Amino acid sequence: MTRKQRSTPASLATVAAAAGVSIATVSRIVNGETRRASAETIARVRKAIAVVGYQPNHAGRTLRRRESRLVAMLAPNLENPVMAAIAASTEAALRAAGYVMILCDTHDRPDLQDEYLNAMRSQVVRGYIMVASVPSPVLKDFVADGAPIVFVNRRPPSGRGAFVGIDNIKAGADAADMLWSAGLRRCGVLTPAQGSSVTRDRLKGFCDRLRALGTEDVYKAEATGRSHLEIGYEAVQRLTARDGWPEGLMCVSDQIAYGAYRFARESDVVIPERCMLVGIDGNPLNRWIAPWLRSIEIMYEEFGQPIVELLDQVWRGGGNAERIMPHSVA
Amino acid sequence: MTRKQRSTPASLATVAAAAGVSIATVSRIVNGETRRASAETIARVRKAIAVVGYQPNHAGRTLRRRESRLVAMLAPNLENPVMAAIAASTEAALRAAGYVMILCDTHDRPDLQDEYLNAMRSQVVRGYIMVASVPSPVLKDFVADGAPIVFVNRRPPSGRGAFVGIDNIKAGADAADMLWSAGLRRCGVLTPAQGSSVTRDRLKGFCDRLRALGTEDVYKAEATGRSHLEIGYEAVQRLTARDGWPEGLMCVSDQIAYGAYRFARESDVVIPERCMLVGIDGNPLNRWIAPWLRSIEIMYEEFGQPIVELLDQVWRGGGNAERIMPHSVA
DNA sequence: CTGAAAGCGCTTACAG
DNA sequence: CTGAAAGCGCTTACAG
Repeated sequence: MTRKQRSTPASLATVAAAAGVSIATVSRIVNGETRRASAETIARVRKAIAVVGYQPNHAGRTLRRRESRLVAMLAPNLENPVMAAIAASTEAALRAAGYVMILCDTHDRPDLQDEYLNAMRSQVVRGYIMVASVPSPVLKDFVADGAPIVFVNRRPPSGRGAFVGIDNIKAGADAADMLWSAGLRRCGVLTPAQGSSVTRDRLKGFCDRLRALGTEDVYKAEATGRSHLEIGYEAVQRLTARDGWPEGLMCVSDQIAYGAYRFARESDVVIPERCMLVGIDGNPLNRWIAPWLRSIEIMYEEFGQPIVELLDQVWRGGGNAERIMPHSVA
Repeated sequence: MTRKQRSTPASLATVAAAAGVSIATVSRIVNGETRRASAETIARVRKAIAVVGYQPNHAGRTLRRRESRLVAMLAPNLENPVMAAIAASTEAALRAAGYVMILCDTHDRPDLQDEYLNAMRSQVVRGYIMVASVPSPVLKDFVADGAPIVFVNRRPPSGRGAFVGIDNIKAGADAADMLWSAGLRRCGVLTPAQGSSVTRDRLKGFCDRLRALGTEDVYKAEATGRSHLEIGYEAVQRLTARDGWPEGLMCVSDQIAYGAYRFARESDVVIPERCMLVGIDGNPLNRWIAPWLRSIEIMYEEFGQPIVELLDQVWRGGGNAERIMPHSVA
């Protein structure tokens, strides 16, 4: 079991020499082509593989097969717990299917997203997972060229393409129901100013439902900021300065709710007694340190499996399927 | 600007044909070997590159150069905010240096860690970043073979190797000072049962300092659990059942503090009035939703830079440097 | 200043 | 049942 990684890793040639066969034979056995090969040869090759510590070199394999086992995930802001949960579950699912994940943090910037897309193409990645992508020129080209992409959370800019996400309109409506069924009538909603389709749908679902239930006015405020935390803080400040504190407040993400909570605390407004906060995401941390927050729970830990399934489907040529994941009221 | 990604990406040969030169010439220009080449040729090749939309194929380059631009990060539990922060900053630093990060979630398991190490070697990665690694057979082999590794947070099992982390003994001592200077004398500490060297150092620093200050007894409790959250919850339960609530409690991670907080809340014990909690990590979320927690703050967002610097140093042959990162009292 | 040629490690028809 | 040979895309001494 001698291995000399630093000097030169064992190649097919090394194994072939050790076993006294051709590299073609070793290659076949490494790849499970065992049906036509004598048991004796197979045993000898297997032994040689163990002795020299052979591991296939993926650069050679990729070059020859013209396809790698690499899959790129492009996501904005890895520090957001939502992204971390999606990344973790996808990584596990990819690994189980024999793939390796490259993680790229786009910071929600089209230019960085494009830089990464080009870099990933250079790496000959086999597929792309775009989490909350932004529209960008290279992405558009990739889609047009039929590159294997699965979109997560935000739908493809083009409208067509594989997609995994939740029913955001329904999530918004469910949040409205939570507030309404708690007897609260003066309600508001906090959103980012540069709202994506996700934000828009949640907002629409929320407002439509509240109106259907008989509310005349839904108080709205939005803000820009480096993070949803800051957006929540600023938006609630703006809203309360204008309309006073409502009885209930829907935040289109848990992070926005955290921001609103901080402002409430600094204003000596007691949450949830004075104002009930409802978020969307269902961060697992909530039950530990944010018991005051009710939230629409999304099982991001379970996104990995369907993402990989759709990717597989895309590879097979069926490019437009989608998986609408369930959400629940926590 | 025609591109036909799906059919066949442009290769050096494509460009060479378009420019009417040899692939060797194109290769040189792509790699910035411009000193010996006529301006006219360079311009023609550059134009051809743009026209056919050429991007170098890294499989070919890796095979030939026998080294890739891929760097593997192996970390336990990507959902832990500490890991997310380290991963995010490292990814950015690697990207800036022209590398691509592969992220592997080892779940703190030696067998998975080994599986990943082997898989990464197959990918011909250029370096390994082991965040909170566990001892394992393959890791041992890698170290023995002189593989380019940077260890983060937990020191290399062998003792030798590049390392980025904080002074955990001092962090523990600083936590002791926080409690002591707040006038608290009955103090305890919560740790995971299967403590790593990180835990041991923080514990030691804490206890030694408290004793030096004149405390007779430091109350200790540990617990096993799937996460630090659960460990905190169970450990504080155990400690208080045995010794009652202390005035101050050091938790060797913020997550453990969160767990302790939940138990306190369920027991109607008011934090921090009845018992002051001090954590270690300084999760940015604290100031938003856990203002009751004081913490030793570690700038994980700044680990990326020194990690990449050390990796570079390792590549150059200097394998034993270390960077002790600062921490502060928040 | 530029090109022909070898070779990195692998796979796969093809021939035997 | 097994091997010789071509070729994936790239780099780099070497020759001119």
